[in-house]
Amino acid sequence: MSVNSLSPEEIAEQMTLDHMICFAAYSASQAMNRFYRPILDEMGLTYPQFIVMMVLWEEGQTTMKALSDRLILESNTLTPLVKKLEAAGLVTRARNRQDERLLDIAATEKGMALKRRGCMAPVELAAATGETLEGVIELQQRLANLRNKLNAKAG
Amino acid sequence: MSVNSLSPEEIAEQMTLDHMICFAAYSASQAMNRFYRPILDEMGLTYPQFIVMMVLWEEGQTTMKALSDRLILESNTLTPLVKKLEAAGLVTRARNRQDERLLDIAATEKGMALKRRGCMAPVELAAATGETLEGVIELQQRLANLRNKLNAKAG
DNA sequence: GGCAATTACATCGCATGCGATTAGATCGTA
DNA sequence: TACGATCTAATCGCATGCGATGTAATTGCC
Repeated sequence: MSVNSLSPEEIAEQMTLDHMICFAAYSASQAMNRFYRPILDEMGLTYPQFIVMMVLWEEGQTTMKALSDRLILESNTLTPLVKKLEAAGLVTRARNRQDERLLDIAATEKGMALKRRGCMAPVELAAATGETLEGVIELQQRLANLRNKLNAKAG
Repeated sequence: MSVNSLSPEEIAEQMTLDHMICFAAYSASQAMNRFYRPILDEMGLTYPQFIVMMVLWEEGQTTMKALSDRLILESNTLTPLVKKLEAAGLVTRARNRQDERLLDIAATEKGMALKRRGCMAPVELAAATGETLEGVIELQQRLANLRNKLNAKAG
């Protein structure tokens, strides 16, 4: 029987953990995080620190505000995280001269030096899944699309 | 040009945050968590507590070991979490009589009473994405498949 | 120009995740 | 049957996420 012929209540009645997209995303995200850990440990990065560096490897320089928008993380998460990157000598933090509310974040040479190794990690993950790169890309796009729709509702 | 014609190094060179399946899963998971929060707040649950309750709504009773396997979470995460559910009167914790190493977890009546509301949440999320239920189900299955392959590698 | 509203970042508190370690129960095997 | 290996929970420490709140800079509107 097609799920379309069921009411929301009937669907809810049959809902189990293994049918939930939220748990699939949650557990897949954690599985990928575990896959990365040995690689990121070598670089002295955690996963959230890694995605901050990804933005900086791409942009060279940014602001807390732009980081916050891009990573969909608030300052209460990013501030201590970026301070740790600064303490590790991977980024610099400085107030923007035009608008003192903004905090400029830039990768140091030491930070940029990690780019080559870091950018290989997602490629290795894709290979480890045994899927074609096209398949992974399609999955990535559909997930991003779903996320954007949810964030549009909330934001 | 097809990505198949590129070497891993060439792919890594072009890698950006928006092409990474890990960030798509990470940010989508967080977006779903945010979607659930108002609903779960009403029930006094956090998301990890919610998925523990999902297992109990399905099984009625389980053990820490089985919960750990099912949710792919270690005891260092589950122990304090389940203790909070116990303190809230939603579950009971007791040593297994046959094997004292195991801890039996069972939903109380109060815990089971939340099932109807809780099981609607994933249905509401699917509706909010604007996708067909079939589309969401397919996405869920592909994510779970990817996760399982990664976890199989890790052991 | 003056001042309330808005914006950007920071701080605090609580709840995960997880590596490392410990304690107690059970298993396997000589 | 003794006893080391294994298994299951629990504890500790550190790093996120995020709601609530605070503070300083900027904007907007009269």
